[in-house]
Amino acid sequence: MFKELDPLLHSQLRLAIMSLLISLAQADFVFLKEKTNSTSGNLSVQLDKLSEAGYIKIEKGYKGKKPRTTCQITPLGRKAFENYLEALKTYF
Amino acid sequence: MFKELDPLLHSQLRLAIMSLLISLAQADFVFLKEKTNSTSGNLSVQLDKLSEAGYIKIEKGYKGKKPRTTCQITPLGRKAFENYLEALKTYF
DNA sequence: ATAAAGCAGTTTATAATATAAACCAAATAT
DNA sequence: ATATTTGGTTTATATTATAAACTGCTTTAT
Repeated sequence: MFKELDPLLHSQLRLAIMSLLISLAQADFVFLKEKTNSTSGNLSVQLDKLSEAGYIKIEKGYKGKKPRTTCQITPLGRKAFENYLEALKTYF
Repeated sequence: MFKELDPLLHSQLRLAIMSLLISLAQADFVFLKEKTNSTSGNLSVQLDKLSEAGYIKIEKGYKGKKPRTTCQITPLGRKAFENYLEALKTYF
């Protein structure tokens, strides 16, 4: 009847992050923060969770002297996002 | 950019309940429990929340000698469900 | 040169949620 | 008569989301 909704994606902020990353070769922390209107703390935590799950890959480097965290969706993440959408459809 | 997802509907079980009620003049506790595969406790709590919010109307009566809890979606609930769907679309 | 303010985050604490476990009353079955 | 089932509710617990506080560096102002 109703398909399970992946709890990792069933979160407003994490879903927004994935939504951005799915259509954007990569995106950095500051950009994601702006686009999602989140606080740094919340964003940091949710990025870690997505990374733990292997849904995104996080790289830490520098842009000039400033730290820079870049994120990319992984194939697994892409699949999970598509599955989530399929599951959602069973509710509508 | 991304629309807010009504926290009351952004819950697997509550969404499933609403999904059923939206296309079903009314439905009782036992039926909802079966269809959503939930435990009574969880269902009871989530029905209360939807009722508190005015998204559904709960009526307690009897079917013969057995208690019977029937639920119906309200116009407000219907609107909220539609809004939730619209909001979701901004993520896909 | 030093202090104050900003930037880019992380860590920790708190509040809210979802879920499960335990419970209850009435009805039915043994 | 006493288990068991039915139809739930209440309470406890574990997970989550979110915010608040903090860190380490850099830039700007004094």
